[in-house]
Amino acid sequence: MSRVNLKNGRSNQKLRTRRALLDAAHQLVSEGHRPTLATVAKQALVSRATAYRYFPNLDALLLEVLLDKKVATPEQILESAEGESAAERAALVHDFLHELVAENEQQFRLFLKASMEQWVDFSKDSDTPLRSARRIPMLALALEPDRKKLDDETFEKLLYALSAMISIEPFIALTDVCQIEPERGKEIMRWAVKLLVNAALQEAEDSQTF
Amino acid sequence: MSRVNLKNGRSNQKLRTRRALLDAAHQLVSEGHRPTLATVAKQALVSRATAYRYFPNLDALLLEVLLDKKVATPEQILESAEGESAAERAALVHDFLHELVAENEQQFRLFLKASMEQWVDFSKDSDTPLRSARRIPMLALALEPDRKKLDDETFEKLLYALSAMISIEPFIALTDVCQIEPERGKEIMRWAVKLLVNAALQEAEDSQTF
DNA sequence: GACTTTATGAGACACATGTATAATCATGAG
DNA sequence: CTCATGATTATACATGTGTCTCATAAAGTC
Repeated sequence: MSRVNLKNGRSNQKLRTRRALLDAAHQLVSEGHRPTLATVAKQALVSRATAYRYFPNLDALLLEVLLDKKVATPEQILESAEGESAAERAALVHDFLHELVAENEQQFRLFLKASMEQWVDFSKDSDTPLRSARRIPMLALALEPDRKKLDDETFEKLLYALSAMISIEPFIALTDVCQIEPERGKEIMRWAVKLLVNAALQEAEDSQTF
Repeated sequence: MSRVNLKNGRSNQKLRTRRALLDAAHQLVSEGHRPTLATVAKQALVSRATAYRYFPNLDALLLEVLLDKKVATPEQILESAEGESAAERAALVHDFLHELVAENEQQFRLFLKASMEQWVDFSKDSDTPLRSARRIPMLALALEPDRKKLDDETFEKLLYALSAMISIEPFIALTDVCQIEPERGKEIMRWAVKLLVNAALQEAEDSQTF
């Protein structure tokens, strides 16, 4: 046990060890397999015991590989969509996340799997928040141009509905259940996202003309 | 090895063994934990070796617990929605599946987890289809009343988009990512489903008036 | 250089999964 | 009832996970 503290002395050595583990894991995962912890440790030229000193378990390590990649901020993603409609901007967020998922499908599946595990077996240490909600601020920013046209209740419903129509979960549904190619899935959900945003705006408009 | 054949002689004994395993697993799972195969076998008064003769692995057993429940046919779900609109009928399918998921959340999560595992580690025996697409025929039947108003392309997109907005995947997204209560999630996705169906119909109508 | 600190390695341990085999025991046919 | 079939058990095995302990070696301090 006795986890390592990255901040205290000898931090370079520790950062190097951590990096070696993440790099080794990244390489093995990107080869398509799910490596064992022993394999990762061996590839990183580190002992198994040490690997467990840096990550509480294998899933956490594999998870960290995904989170390790830095993701663009909502502002960066939407900076080129200045004058676009809310629908198109939401569709752009969808495109961005769809591509991110498609390019890192293995890791996202591991991520989702780990997420399921935590709930099912809640005897494990639940100190990790696990699922952050990066898509929500992205979508909120995308809808900003037409924010005032929507009452709070409709805005919230739209925001959350879009959250469920974007990123890994719909990707899985379309790929595994519907057996659709990722490209086609992207096309379909882009269409649905735009349609829903516009329909919500239309609905709001209609209800105001009393 | 040498899996058991339920159909040949001595079928009662075999069906009883199978039932005992499923019942034991069901009870343990519904207590909230993820049981080990040894635990299930013990509870079922069956040896571990026998359990492996009935199910290729633990996940398959746990999965079978969920699939074991008989689900109503699409016709049964929609029989009371004879004169309703396609949007309302789609919303009813959503309601049905949402409740099914909410009432069996643990099993559905195990299901999704197993589904992830298979993809990640494709060295495992992939003879099991795993994810059947029960939601698609349900939705297709729901849209039937207005089927003729949609061209094939729009119908397919709508069908698949709805498939991604229904059942376990959006449930997970709303619960884990958005941190919403299941009841609120149901309300939100019902709203989105209806809105999307109506918007698709509207779109088709508009494009026909040339 | 000597000393303390501590990251690391080597290895044992308990437990779970999944496979394989020989010994039993129950079922159903004659 | 007798007996062959085959379902079941007990058991050993190989492998993976995660924990723990102790020895070692490298870093930083005096």
